Amino acid sequence: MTDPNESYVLDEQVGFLLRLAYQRHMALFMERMTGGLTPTQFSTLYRLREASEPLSQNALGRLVGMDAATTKGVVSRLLARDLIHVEKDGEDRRRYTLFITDTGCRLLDAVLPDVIGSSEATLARLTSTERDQLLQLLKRLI
Amino acid sequence: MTDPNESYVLDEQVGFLLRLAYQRHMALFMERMTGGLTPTQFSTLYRLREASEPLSQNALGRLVGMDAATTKGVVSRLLARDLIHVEKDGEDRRRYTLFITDTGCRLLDAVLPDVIGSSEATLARLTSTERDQLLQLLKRLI
DNA sequence: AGAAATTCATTTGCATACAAACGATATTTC
DNA sequence: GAAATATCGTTTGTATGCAAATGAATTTCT
Repeated sequence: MTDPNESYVLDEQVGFLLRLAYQRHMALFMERMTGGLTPTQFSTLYRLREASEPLSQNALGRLVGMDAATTKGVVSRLLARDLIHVEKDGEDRRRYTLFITDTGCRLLDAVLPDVIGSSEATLARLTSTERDQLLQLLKRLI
Repeated sequence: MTDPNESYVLDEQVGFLLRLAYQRHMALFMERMTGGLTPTQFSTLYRLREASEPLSQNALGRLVGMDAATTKGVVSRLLARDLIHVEKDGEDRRRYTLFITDTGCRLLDAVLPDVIGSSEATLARLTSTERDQLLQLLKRLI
């Protein structure tokens, strides 16, 4: 017999736990970040640098898992700090092509230790095996 | 020798994966939710009902992992829909005590299947053992 | 070629989420 | 009992994040 009062336990729900886990990671990230980048801004800038081909704004957003509206705001803030610049696409007149600037590259290099530290801090309570397990499970989830 | 170009792989970072996993869960949640509640609103209302003692606004927020500013907005929206109501605390004149209404209770019961379905959908790709593993790992992370 | 559908970037509106500051009230400390 | 400290709820500002709509441009279909 299952106790009906305990059939749904909030603290056992994936969604609830995912929200709290990401929340904690964000706090650890922002604690360590010396370059004034949010997790999303960092991911976006990093993805732009590692891209093998030129990217439009929306294409970059998709690679980071953002919709167009969100991407617009993130790109605007990166532009305002001169971490990226845009060029008009000659072929498609709707499209901007995004490039990382030297400033952006140097900032990425400078904050990489912060970011790596925040990942380690987030996983600090897990053993090496458990960390791998968690990452694999999360990848399967997405 | 580690390839310096691959020393930091975005798609292997906890934070990045947590963000995408929660994003996917939210989408599945909102797809199924028939009662117009967000994940945060549902958690807040559910926590209020399961609470063993009267809760102030900030106390409820803490139980759901929200700061005071965020809690304010969530509580306002629940109040506007008459899902909760407030009473002034006699002892502490700064404090409101929150209570779930009958409407709120009925809504919780009505949407519980939606919410359970969204958790199952999120975990659908994992075996039963893997689901337990993931939940345990996430709890250790928080 | 022309119509239909898609994509690009943008805008608006709403809902978390945190930081920082605020006045009002309680509590603690001395 | 007065001062310092903490807590309660609130407000403002900033940053994701999604839905839905828009106009401009491109692609697809027939």
